[in-house]
Amino acid sequence: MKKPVYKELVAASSRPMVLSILAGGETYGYEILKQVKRLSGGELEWSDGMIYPLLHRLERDGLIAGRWQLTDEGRRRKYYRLTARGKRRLARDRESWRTVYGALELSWGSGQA
Amino acid sequence: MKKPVYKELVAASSRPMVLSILAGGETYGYEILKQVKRLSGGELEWSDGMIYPLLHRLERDGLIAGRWQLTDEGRRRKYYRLTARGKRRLARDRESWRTVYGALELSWGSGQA
DNA sequence: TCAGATACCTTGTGGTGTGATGTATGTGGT
DNA sequence: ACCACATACATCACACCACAAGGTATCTGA
Repeated sequence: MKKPVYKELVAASSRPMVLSILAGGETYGYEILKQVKRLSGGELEWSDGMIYPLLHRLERDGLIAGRWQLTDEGRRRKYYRLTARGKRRLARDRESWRTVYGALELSWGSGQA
Repeated sequence: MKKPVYKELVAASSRPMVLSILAGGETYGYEILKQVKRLSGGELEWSDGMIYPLLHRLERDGLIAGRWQLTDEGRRRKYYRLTARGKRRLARDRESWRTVYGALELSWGSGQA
């Protein structure tokens, strides 16, 4: 990661990214951090100071639902799953992203016109 | 525009969008507003309450440079042009967008994997 | 005369990443 | 026994920024 992605872009992508990851199955905060890094080829590294407040907000808004679980080693984890409302929000976010990215590509003149 | 694009996404796209539009030639705030609407097929409608502070910030940071001009009708306009520093920032922003959008597409499982 | 478009500007409010800091457990090296 | 590191969660002060609302001013057309 040469130059870090600027924070407004991180902010804009965080919700759809988390919802999308949870659409693939139940998981927890620390694991999401690592999945984001994998999905971006190491370019994106979220701080833990953003993921936990984010998960709390998403749960508060009813987009995800969490449950506490204890691992065999005695470590506590909070597993989250996507709710029906979260699925709908994810679909809307994808549309927004396509709209904005499409407009940006047009303005870049990349390929078309 | 059925559902408006959420504000964090607008925030993340505003700088690269303006820099990109200015890469196509000198223009001014009010015209940029209309170009953004055109580029997005009417989906994106920026408020004037965001474009002017944004232009001031970009000028303050040396990414764009402005000059006042009077039209024939006696209306004042502030025309902006992209600086060398602005060109470099635009290139970096494009890379950031490709990284993040690529990661999102991967997480959506759209087409690939 | 008056509405609407053009063209710029500023202020208050709420949301959100960052960086720092804190708590706790398990593992591996020396 | 000690220390560093990864795991796994959490909170707080700070700075940044879109949005809504309000303001100034000119020109065109009904």
